[in-house]
Amino acid sequence: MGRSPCCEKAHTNKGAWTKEEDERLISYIKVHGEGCWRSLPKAAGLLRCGKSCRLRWINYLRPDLKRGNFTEEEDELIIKLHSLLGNKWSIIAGRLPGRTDNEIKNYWNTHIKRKLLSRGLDPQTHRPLNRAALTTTSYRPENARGPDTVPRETTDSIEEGHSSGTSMDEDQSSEINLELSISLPYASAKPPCTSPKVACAPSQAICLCYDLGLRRGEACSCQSIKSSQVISYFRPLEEIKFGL
DNA sequence: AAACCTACCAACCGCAGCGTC
DNA sequence: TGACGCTGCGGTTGGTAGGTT
Repeated sequence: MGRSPCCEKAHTNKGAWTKEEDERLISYIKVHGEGCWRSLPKAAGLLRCGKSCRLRWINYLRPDLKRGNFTEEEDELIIKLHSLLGNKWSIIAGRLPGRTDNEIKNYWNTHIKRKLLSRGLDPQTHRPLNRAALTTTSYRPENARGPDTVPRETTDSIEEGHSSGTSMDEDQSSEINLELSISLPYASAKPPCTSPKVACAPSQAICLCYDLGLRRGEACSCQSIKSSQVISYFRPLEEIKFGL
């Protein structure tokens, strides 16, 4: 069947953004806010596709971006979150204010992978290298797409990979704080968002279950923390999966 | 100084999820 | 209910800065 292209490629620029393009995009978003990426380029007078504008804004132009080197604390947090979530860069980025998924992904591939290898840990499984080699066929910490992964809707889901207790080291799972919560990456600066995704609304609590496989409408019993804009996820994943 | 290599990161691409009609 | 459009995500690529020979 095929999808229509996201934009008219014949009349769009590609490659590095110029200063002028950046300024146009910034000034447009300052006035009109984020969203409607499809129509934004035309409205802003940019010869770019909406996707490109969105990426540029999110990864580079957003005013709340931290930039600069990652701290040791950020490193460790990324490692722990990756051990739990796999290549869910957007969720991981949600726990690191001022950092983008792209930035974290790049940082992972260029620094943290090596860091884990130097510790004798497999960057994918977070297990000791020799043990990881023995069990790579059965253990999949990240359920991300890829040639060696499975579709999201299969039973080989994140629950089995991260919290069943049958495939993860007991010592590792006990060491990791499963009281996951997601903070809003830029709640203060962002105008009210009309997206239906719960994670988008600054005034609403966020349930991590959403991105762990449960979709809207599926009941979860995560509890909100008063005076906070997060819901801590603390139920064993099996309970959620099987509605226990 | 030049050639080559490596690491980094911005940007692109394709696909999936979700909402709307 | 399914087609379609939009958005977001994750994998990958390509340009380039910095280091090494």
